Amino acid sequence: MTRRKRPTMIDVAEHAGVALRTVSRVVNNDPTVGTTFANRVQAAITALGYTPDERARHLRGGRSGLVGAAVRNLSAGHPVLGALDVVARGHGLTVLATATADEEDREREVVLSMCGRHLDGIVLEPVGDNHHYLSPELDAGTPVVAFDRPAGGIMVDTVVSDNAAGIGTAFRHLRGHGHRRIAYLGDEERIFTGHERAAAFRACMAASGEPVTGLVHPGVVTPGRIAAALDAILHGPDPATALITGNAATTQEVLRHLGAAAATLAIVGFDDFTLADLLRPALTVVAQDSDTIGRTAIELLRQRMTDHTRPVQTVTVGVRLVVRGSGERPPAP
Amino acid sequence: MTRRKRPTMIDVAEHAGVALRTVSRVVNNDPTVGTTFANRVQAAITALGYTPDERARHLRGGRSGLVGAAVRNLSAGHPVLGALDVVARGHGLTVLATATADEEDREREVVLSMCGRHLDGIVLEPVGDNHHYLSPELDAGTPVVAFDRPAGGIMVDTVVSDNAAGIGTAFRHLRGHGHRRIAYLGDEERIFTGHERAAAFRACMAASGEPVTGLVHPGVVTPGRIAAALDAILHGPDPATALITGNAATTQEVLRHLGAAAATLAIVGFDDFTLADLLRPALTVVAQDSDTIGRTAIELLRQRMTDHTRPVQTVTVGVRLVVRGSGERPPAP
DNA sequence: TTGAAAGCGCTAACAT
DNA sequence: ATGTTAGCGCTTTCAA
Repeated sequence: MTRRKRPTMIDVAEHAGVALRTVSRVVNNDPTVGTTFANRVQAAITALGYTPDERARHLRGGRSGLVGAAVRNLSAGHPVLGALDVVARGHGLTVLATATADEEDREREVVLSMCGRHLDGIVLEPVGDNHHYLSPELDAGTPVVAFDRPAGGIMVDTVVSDNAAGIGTAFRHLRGHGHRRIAYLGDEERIFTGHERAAAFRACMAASGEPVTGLVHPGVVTPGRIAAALDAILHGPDPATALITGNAATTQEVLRHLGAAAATLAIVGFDDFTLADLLRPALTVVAQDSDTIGRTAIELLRQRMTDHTRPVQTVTVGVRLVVRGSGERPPAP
Repeated sequence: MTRRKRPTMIDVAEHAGVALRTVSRVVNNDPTVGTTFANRVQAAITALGYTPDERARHLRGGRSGLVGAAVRNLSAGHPVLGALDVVARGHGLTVLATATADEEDREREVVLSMCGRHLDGIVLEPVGDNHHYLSPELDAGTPVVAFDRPAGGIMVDTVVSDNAAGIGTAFRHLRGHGHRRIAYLGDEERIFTGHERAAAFRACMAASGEPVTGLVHPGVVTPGRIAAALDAILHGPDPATALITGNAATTQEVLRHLGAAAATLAIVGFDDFTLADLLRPALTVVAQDSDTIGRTAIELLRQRMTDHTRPVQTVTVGVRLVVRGSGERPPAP
């Protein structure tokens, strides 16, 4: 089969025996086109299998109806991305998602590529803390919203979870069940959420008058590091009786490593995940409100599309404790 | 802050005091540009914060380096999408993913939008069985690859899992552990994989000489339907002692509904999922090879980019049984 | 209501 | 090694 040249608007115009402008009108549903011509053009369009070139279409200006989403990962579940998509669709927008793979360079690359393609807006789950490369785009009026963590060095609308409140809730929950030696095991502190959660934990401990020595373990989420931290937490001179984990990956790795021993420790995880309810014991978690985060991000984006001069705002979305069993165990005697 | 007009190549050329063509050369890393001019242009680019307009850039032809992926869902985990992204990146391609929400109209809309934007290729997880709308694009040479299920009415390269072999393996595994009354609970048969798996199950039963009456339960994956099917399977006159579930969602819903009673039934699930190993008992599954599926899809796409005349091919990717405990239980006496 | 012509920002022949 | 000049496929003034 030989490759047929893609028909252009000119081909359609010739086929229909009308001017280029008329085809353009028909494609854009311009009501000022006579029925006769409109039909003739439509026939030509279907006959040739014409589809408009969206690149050229928007070269002159106008909305593309596309929103870019640069997120860390496409492989694991991403509830916020799902919410973004649903809400955006409700506004006639389509979300194009791409992965930053947690690499700053990659983020820059994909985000600039999106900007270059002149999407109507960009939702970003920022990696790193330097987003100066976006300044020219922001000046040019590209709407950008950051979520989960703030972007660095630029002023953009932002949606984050209330990490401190979440840690506080988890902490008080465990204290309420009699725990005094509570440990924290989470992400690296160079990551925004990792830092916020670890810092909030330290603040809780300080406020309750407990020493934190040997109880705060931020770091990379690798089996080795988690295993070492757990060993320090559980087999030290004054073992912890309860554990707060800083994200879903950490929680899962902890459970995997602990196996049956997980039943001897009270655990509250930050971040809910599918099947947390099917584990035994079922996992008590601090759940982020992904739907609200996604909806808010799209709302901020749309507001900025409408009004470039709006003051930049940061929205903090509440979290909630989901009690399922793992966090209600009293300290071992 | 007032909105600054986005600088164009012409602005850069004027600022640097060179011709437009020279700027174009610098942007495209053309080695035939003198160092002096190259530096002058680079300075102008950073000074103005210029970023090229990708739409115009590729209007003339050439690759955009973008691959569109239209998948059912962006919210749940999607290992194939992850694999697509990683492999594509290895070839200098960026994956833009968008959700079809399992709606045929939506699929058509997003796929045509991608075609209109002239991406280098499209990877599609087809919804429905009529994809004639893609014919003009295929004629025009847009590379398209379907995965997980075939596209309907068009000839495109396709990657699917070996569903029949997977069901066969699960079936023989359970038979090997002494089960005779084995039930199947899966997706609707109007869905390709739902049909393939149910049909393979029926074939296994027939080959082993067992009657299938009351044991095959395809249908929508809703809590109500699953509960009713389980009731029929477990509380009928001749209850099943083992169960094959047709996809991850069904498996999870079954476990959720059965609760502790899940421990009295041998279960093999089609599709692996995160945490299947952390459940008690851990879940024995037929795992699809997402990495190979993703890699093959990108390979087929790249081959077609190179040669439009290649004969269309369908690649069937093998599955493997992951033994974890839930499928090795003997039948209750 | 329809058409002719001028761009949109860029790349690619074709000079120089 | 650098500049000139046509377009790419479309939208958009501006005429008719």
